[in-house]
Amino acid sequence: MSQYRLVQIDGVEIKISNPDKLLFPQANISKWDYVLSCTRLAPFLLPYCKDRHLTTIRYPDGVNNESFFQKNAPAHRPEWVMTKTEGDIEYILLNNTPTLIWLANLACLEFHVSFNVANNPNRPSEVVFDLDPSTDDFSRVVEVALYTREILHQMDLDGVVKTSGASGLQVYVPIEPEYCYEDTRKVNRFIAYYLAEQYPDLITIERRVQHRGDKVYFDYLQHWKNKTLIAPYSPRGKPEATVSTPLKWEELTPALSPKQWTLATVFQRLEQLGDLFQPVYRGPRYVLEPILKFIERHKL
DNA sequence: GCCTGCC
DNA sequence: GGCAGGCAACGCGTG
DNA sequence: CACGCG
Ligand SMILES: [Mn+2]
Ligand SMILES: [Mn+2]
Repeated sequence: MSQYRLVQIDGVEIKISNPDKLLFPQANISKWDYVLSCTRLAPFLLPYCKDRHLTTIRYPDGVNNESFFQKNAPAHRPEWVMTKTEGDIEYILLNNTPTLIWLANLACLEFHVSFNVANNPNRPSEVVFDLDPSTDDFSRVVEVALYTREILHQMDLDGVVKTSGASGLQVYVPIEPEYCYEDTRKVNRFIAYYLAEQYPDLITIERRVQHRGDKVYFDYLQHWKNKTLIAPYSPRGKPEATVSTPLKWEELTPALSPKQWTLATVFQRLEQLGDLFQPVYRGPRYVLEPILKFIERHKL
């Protein structure tokens, strides 16, 4: 006696199996709750994901049970799911709400996307700084994000900061999508080395986890072709149902908690503040020639 | 979660 | 009819 | 070249 509900969205019908199954037992969120949450998240989550390669993480039996990554679009999928083949992978494009709801029914709880859009390979649309704490002291990564913004300001750049929904923060600097990853790597590496040198007790660029101590890892290696990062407004497969949430810079205080924004709390925030990621779509897109020339001149 | 192949 | 298996697996930086 | 990492 398989139980299901049908949902109509944007002119298509999607079957939701086992709507009462608890995907987030600790947060008391059922699959049906999750589907409803995804429809509300869609206006915020979809814009960044549009036309980017998707890697999703599925938890068919909820966050406390086994999960697996999925990149390839399953063979038996609705005809309205858009895909893009690169190499031997046919990527799903998370381009519309029905696709999101279809994925929600498959228990996709995390949506990770590429740094470049599919039809502009090798040309990232932002420089992204991935800040990974080594401890649960969130105030340290908050501090690093603020220092990162300081140096961005010194170069007449600015960015948007978001929680990862796990333990870290990420800073997005929109750029003209005409620079290769080798060039954005130079910028990311330069800032990483500079900040690690300036704040040696706080920041490390050490690749070996064992050698990082309690320092924040400035992960300048994450921003690269075929790598992904959790999308803004993506939920996470965590017991608390955290959401990767864009923030106002003024919110970066030592009191900020990484678990503050969840499927239970984020919607009130979105109604009050709207989409804080908007500057990445509508704001200035920076050019990198000045900083690239500076790095070149100083042989860094 | 769902499909496929195999017993 | 029922069960097991697949669903990403590699590129890259550093020692 | 062999790893550790994400
Ligand atoms: Mn991270
Ligand atoms: Mn990282």
